[in-house]
Formats: sequence, structure tokens, C-alpha cells
Amino acid sequence: MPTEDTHKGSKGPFRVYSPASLGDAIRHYRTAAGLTQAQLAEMAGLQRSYLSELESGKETEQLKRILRVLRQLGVRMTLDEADW
Amino acid sequence: MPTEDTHKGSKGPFRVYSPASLGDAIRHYRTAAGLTQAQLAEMAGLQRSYLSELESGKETEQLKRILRVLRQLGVRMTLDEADW
DNA sequence: GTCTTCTGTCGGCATAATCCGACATTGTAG
DNA sequence: CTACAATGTCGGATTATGCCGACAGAAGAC
Repeated sequence: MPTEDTHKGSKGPFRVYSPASLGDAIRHYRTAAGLTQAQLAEMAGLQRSYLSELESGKETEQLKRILRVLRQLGVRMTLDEADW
Repeated sequence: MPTEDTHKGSKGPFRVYSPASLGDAIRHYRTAAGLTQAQLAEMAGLQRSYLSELESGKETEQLKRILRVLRQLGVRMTLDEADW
């Protein structure tokens, strides 16, 4: 992947309201970090194919359940850079 | 639970870094909304016993996987009131 | 004290999620 | 064009999960 990005991407924050939006955010931060799916998958200890599906917004029951709870409570989930 | 809370609780935001912290946040917002587990479970379409375990911070693989990915990316997850 | 409501927790079962490997597709560089 | 890297996607086997029902404990009202 030759896309050389020397700029610390400071996009976001990302609002998470669905599996798809979570996937979008993860992909954004992964590419901003200059990582491939294979690299991140290994770092996080999971299968690359699973990460691919996660970024694609694959709908899973557990995630949808949690998001339903939060929606009913009027709570919003946000992802942003920790920026240590 | 007769704790009548007419006040719109404005605590938070909550940082989510583990299943336990997610549970804490959910419990906080649920009680702030004056809801019982049974009520919220019905609203969200899930079992009350599951919601109880969720609030107790039961560790599930999927949630831990997602949190691992975010940690590796240096991304933080935050919950706060939508405050429509 | 009793009655009631809310919550924690357990086991068994149906099914949903993940791993693993493989192959197809896409994009980029040369 | 070829070659390579990254990603999408698909079965099948294994594992994890949530539902369901039930019971027990805690806390409050009376």
C-alpha cells in the first residue's frame, strides 16, 4: 500500500450508531495509522477475514443489542483519537 | 424501586475501555432514566438476565475483540447523553 | 414482622459468531 | 501488460453467546 500518509489524521470524532458506522470508523483510524488489515488483525489477535467483515459493517447480534440499549437510553457512542 | 428521580442526570461522559466500564455506564444511564432492568430489557428487546450480566460487566469475546482493536489504534470510546 | 419489587445468578439448549483456509477481486507500480 | 499487495468473500468446523425459566437475596413500604 503505497499511500504514504505522513500526516497525523485528525478526522473525527465518529459517532457510532450502527455496525456499519463502527466499521467505517475502524477503517478510518486503521488507514490513518498506515496499517493493513493483516497487521492490525495480528496486533489485536484476530483473523484478518473477521476484521475485513467488521470494517464492512457486518451486523452481529451482540453489537446490535448493545446499540439498541444505548439508543433507548438516549446515549450516544463516540470514537475519537486518544491523542496521548 | 421507589427512588423517584425527576432530575435529568447529567453525569458523564463515560470512557469505555472494558466490558466492566460499559456496564457501569449503562447502569448509570438506566437508573438516571428511572428505569428498571425489566423495563429497559423490554424496550430494547432482550432478556432481563442478560441486561443484568451486561451491567455487571460480563466479559464477552466480541466486545473484547472490538475494544482490543480500538486500543491498538489509539482510539477511545466515549458514551454521553445525546441530550436531544 | 410480611409483602413486594428489583436484581444477581445458575443450567440447558438453540443459534449466532469466529476461526481458518482458500480463492476471487481490486488496485498500484513497474 | 505482469507481478505483487491488499482486501472481499465464501464454506465448514469449533466455540461463544443469549434466551428462557427459575430461584434467592437485598432493600423498601407498610
